[in-house]
Amino acid sequence: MAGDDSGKQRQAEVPDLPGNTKVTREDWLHAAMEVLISDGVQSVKVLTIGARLGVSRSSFYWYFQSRQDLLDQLLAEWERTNTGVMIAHAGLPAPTITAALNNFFRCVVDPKGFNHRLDFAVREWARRDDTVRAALDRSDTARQEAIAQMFARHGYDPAEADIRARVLYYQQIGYYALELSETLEERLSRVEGYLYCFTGQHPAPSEVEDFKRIARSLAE
Amino acid sequence: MAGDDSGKQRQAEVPDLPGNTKVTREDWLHAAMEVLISDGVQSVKVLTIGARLGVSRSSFYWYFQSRQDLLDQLLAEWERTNTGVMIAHAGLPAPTITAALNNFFRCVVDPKGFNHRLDFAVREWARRDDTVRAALDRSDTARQEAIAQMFARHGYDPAEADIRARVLYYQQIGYYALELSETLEERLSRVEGYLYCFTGQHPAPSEVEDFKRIARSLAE
DNA sequence: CCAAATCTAGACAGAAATGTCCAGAGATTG
DNA sequence: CAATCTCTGGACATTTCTGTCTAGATTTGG
Repeated sequence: MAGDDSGKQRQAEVPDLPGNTKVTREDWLHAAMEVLISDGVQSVKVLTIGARLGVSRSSFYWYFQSRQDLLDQLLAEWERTNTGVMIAHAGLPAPTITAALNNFFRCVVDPKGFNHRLDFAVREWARRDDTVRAALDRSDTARQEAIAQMFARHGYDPAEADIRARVLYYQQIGYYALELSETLEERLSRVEGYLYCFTGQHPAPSEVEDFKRIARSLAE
Repeated sequence: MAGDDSGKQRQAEVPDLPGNTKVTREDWLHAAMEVLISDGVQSVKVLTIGARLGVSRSSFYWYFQSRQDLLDQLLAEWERTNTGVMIAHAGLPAPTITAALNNFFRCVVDPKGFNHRLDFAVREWARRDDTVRAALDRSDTARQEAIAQMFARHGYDPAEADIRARVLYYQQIGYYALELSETLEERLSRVEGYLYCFTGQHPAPSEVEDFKRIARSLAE
């Protein structure tokens, strides 16, 4: 077969590994996370990832007890990052609800913020694994409550804050569920309308411009 | 092994099959659809479905050319039903936008209407298959446009109708993406708030009650 | 009642995974 | 420089699928 020495970039990048080491535990984790994101749990296979790293499966079983052991690590990593980022952004101080929404949107637009592809890989995984399902439910509740508190801080009564949090959070998740191939500018052209629907108030033109500027800079 | 004659209900239900027939092509399709919905494409396996039907794989290869042949049929079935139902409901005549939304919501609440679990099985599938991806994009666009026209018919200008259609459609998809274990009554308790957020207008109390009544009757 | 058409079972071959075992390669350390 | 510790390769055994082929079972039709 071809592809015998096609995946060994890693070794060249980090040549100062001790002993007979070719790849580290982190290399396995990192490669597995990439596969989880792009192809789903069912494609996270020791054989495949080993081939991608240019190393035999024995290496994997040195670092991990089993495939399940690896999957547990991936779930923990998702819980630590994705949910944390979103809750932090919902809690940022802001003078108006529109400014608060701008803060929130920053984490979903920023490629280094909320990773929506990972989030959907985990949602798919949850459909087949009760442990993952429970972790996901905890995260969804926590995220939604953080958003509801954001609305409440800006004068919405608790019931309306709850509804608006649901409309906003579900809508964001739905937006990514569709995996539209929209450009950033297409998306930004609708920002003013979205802000109006989400808050029930017309945003100040300067706030809309602020948001567009920040979004463009985050996308680099 | 156990489970040798555990999956033969079908034969008892329809004992008037011709020849040596134990299961029909429709049995295979139906069983495959159930697996697609509950476990995803990657679990649609000839071996597994055959075992569930209590029949050998040879039967499958009599009715279908290959596994891919079966998958093509499942996709066509999804396209025919799910998208059709939603567009039909968005187009129903109504005196007010709130009544129109009630019509729309009927198809997503009705267990015999829009099948959200199937929709997500197809979305997951689309991440790994370009043909499915293209079919899904067509459906998403068509559904969203049908909803935008619904808003436009009730006096919203085209730009706002487009935004409100996106907020509504993405939100519904997002709601199902979360797979909440909400009761119908919990969900209905928020209907008034949702209607206000989606339309920007406070719904008439009688319209809210109409909706709750219909939803409860659809759920049986 | 015999032949034909329709469907099914079981055997085979082969691909792709997981997990185990053991020999051995290569730095590191005494 | 030899022993040791860390990591890797390759061989095995096993499981779970797909797809093919052939013999045979069962009703239907002449």
